[in-house]
Amino acid sequence: MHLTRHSDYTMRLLIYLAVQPDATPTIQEIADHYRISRNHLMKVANRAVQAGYVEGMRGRAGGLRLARPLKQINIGQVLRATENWDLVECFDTESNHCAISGGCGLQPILRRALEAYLATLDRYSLADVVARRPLLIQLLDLKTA
Amino acid sequence: MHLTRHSDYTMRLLIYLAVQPDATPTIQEIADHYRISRNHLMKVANRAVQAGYVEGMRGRAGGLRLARPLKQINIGQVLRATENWDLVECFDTESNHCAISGGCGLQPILRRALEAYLATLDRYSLADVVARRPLLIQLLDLKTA
DNA sequence: CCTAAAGATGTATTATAGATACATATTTGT
DNA sequence: ACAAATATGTATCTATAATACATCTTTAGG
Repeated sequence: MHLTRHSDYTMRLLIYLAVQPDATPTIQEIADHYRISRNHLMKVANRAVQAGYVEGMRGRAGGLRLARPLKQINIGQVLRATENWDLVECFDTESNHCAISGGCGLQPILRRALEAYLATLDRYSLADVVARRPLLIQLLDLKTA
Repeated sequence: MHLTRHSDYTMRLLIYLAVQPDATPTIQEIADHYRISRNHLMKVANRAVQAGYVEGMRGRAGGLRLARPLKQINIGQVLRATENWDLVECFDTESNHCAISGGCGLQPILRRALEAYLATLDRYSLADVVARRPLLIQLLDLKTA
């Protein structure tokens, strides 16, 4: 059980933008700092823009910045949007061939556990994630303006 | 984010044994009823035996049966043993190359969420999973002795 | 005590999903 | 109009889960 790198990169993107709220870095710059694929990060960024967390500015001096205050970006909401939460095959109603799915008592239990998981994430915002901002700036090798 | 089929099969095995406590079915028989691979189920069964949930009886009239009462088989404990719980790459201390893992505020949040997830599973036993025993027997096409 | 039935173990192959790379189109500001 | 940046689509690579196969071990019954 693990989160996809898609979710991972989404969080890294948000963290990068959060620690320097006045900058408008490009996707290229962010990918360089994390040493990850620009193309992959691009797709992640697009979804973040469409989801309304990030604002993308095109053209010459374009770049990205957060579309809302840190405290209004909820971790639970973000990960809900980037992950597939079909914990087991039988959660996916289309491709379910388990013989006992009709009477299986495991499904509601897993659902409740997942709710508890997401409810925990819901209690945190991006502000909590970047609480150690000075250290993050240092680790990312950013110049403070 | 999803559980491996390994966990899925482990639960199916336990359910099969739970609904007919007086029978000692073989791995072959169980695999047939679920229409899943005998070899795969075999490994799952071995782990379940080693973990002390299932008792395996060898020889001519061998088979499997639960090693403990239903209520003493905890779902959280079972899944803890069958799953890899490294939610993200940076949880795995050996292969962690994320630049900001030292100051990242996401890690403790994910850990807390995972704890909430497992704590929920800990509240249920195999007895809860097979609460609808008559229906399960019917779905599995089992003859009641 | 020998053998057949069943479990146990290890290795190899296949399938799938995720990650990455590459190519190209589109938008936008100067 | 052009350059800088975003956006999209396709193809390839790779890691891991799933499966298959082969072989060894244990055990009950004759």
